[in-house]
Amino acid sequence: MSTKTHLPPRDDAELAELLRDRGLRATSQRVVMHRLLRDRNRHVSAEDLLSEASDRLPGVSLPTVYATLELFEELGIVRRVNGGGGTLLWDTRSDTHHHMICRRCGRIEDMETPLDLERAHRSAARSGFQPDRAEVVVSGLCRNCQTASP
Amino acid sequence: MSTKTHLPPRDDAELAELLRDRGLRATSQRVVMHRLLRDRNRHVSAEDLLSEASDRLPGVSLPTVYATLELFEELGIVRRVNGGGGTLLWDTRSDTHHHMICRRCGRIEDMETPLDLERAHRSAARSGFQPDRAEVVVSGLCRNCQTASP
DNA sequence: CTTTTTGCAAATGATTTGCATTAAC
DNA sequence: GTTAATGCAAATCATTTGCAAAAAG
Repeated sequence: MSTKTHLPPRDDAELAELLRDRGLRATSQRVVMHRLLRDRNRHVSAEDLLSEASDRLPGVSLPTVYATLELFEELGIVRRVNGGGGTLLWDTRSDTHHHMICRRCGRIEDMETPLDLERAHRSAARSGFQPDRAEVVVSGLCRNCQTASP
Repeated sequence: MSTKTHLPPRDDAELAELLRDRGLRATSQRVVMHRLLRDRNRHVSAEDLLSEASDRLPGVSLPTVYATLELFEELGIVRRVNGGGGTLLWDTRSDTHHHMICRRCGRIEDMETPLDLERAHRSAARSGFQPDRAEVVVSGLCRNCQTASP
């Protein structure tokens, strides 16, 4: 019985099932990284995830981390996020939410407030684009950087 | 007499003035790139700008293009934009507007519809962030990529 | 057993840096 | 003449690729 939901897997078993449905394997690397990402509701870089995963998987490699994150993106487990200056980050939240980016230190924070972006969706559709999701990015200065020199 | 406006310079003379106000020099590279960016209301990569500038400035170098774009950002002439997969693009529009990014080909298009993001601003401010601007990014498939395989 | 996935090492691509030379002023 | 800005070559950083060896099913 294969759950045809598009929700992210909740545990190892659901992950394994999701993978097998696609003819993919539930390797220890994938299971461990999945656990780490589930536990940690934040933005992660590939390097971050590597160092965390290294504790439990001595010898994991960066290429594997990249491949896994890309796979997890397809599975709806993580989402690619543009960190400030062209850096690549991964967001473990799959629900729509918004971001605040500090123009000084590059820090990214989540914004919880729900916003009505119906109009943005409709406008995109009207111009021939097929909208998938719409998110707001607020740029400015985070609390820390407000006190420091501009 | 130094115009203390924060609006982008309209011509060579205003650019030169703005630069001199800061003790910087109006080099031919800066003037030419400024003209190119003014004429071209679009998103440009450093490479793009290099090849365009090369016509009029044989021998311009990529490091100079990068340095100039960064300087122009500080002067409010261009704005850093995250191109899809961690690429760095520059937007010559200084007015607030929104973007549609194709998740397949990475193409970025402008969205002209004005949107009310007052709520996003207030929400950011409430959490201690000092908001500067808020923009919407709509992800999905551009017209071209809708016909191709997902 | 068969095929996927991994780790390693090396390749790539974009952006940055150091430094002697050139051009603004 | 001074000092800022440039071009060049080389360095750096994040991400990707090729391929033989290891692991999953």
